[in-house]
Amino acid sequence: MNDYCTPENVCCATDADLARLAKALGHPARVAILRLLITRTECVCGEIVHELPLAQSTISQHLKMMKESGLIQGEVDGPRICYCVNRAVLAQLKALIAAL
Amino acid sequence: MNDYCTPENVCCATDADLARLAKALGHPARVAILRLLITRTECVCGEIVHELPLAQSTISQHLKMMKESGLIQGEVDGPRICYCVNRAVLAQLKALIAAL
DNA sequence: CCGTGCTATCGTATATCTACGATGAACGAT
DNA sequence: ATCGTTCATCGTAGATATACGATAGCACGG
Repeated sequence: MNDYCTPENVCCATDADLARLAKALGHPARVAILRLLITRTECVCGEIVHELPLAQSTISQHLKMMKESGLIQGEVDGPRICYCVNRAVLAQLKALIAAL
Repeated sequence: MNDYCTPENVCCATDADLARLAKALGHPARVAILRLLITRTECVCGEIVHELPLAQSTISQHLKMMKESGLIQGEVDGPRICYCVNRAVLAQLKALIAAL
């Protein structure tokens, strides 16, 4: 919406980007999901459900949110859907945070 | 609440920490505020209100949230309150993100 | 003491998040 | 074609976030 830009503080479409990515990590379950996807270098589908104490629909919602943020990608693999980290976006997040 | 720990994924009180800090940056206004506090190395009070297109009460709420997350500190300076970045916590956030 | 400027908080309204069960859609196997 | 598996979506409920105006508290200057 607003970008909170000011004349003296030349910004930075990255404010919204950073906020969006940070929000995607703003819940412990999503942090856990991201870690899971990172450790399992391979894409992982709904075994995430078996790792976290949450209902399948709730996990699906978190995955959707993370996918919309760009942090995660999902690819159809037969009956199941394999999720994997979008390394480029994760790198962007790291860069944005490190640049603070 | 839950820490989503699993036997195979030895974690990590840092899941909750990371989520809390990420959430504190999960809104464009708060990113803008953090940037403002970083550039003005000096502590800054409510001139933040003049930089962002938000009401004073809204800014105060964001500041409260950021203060509760630990990212920010506020010190009373006469009639006004000077906010400054908690460098240690910011460094912790950077480390947690970089470690992903 | 009294006003002024600066913040925090309250009250409120709307929107989004979080979580669950139930249902639906897609696919492979029988 | 039918079943079971896998995942997304719907509907719902309660909690939290976002934003504002109004009000209250505090410190300083007159």
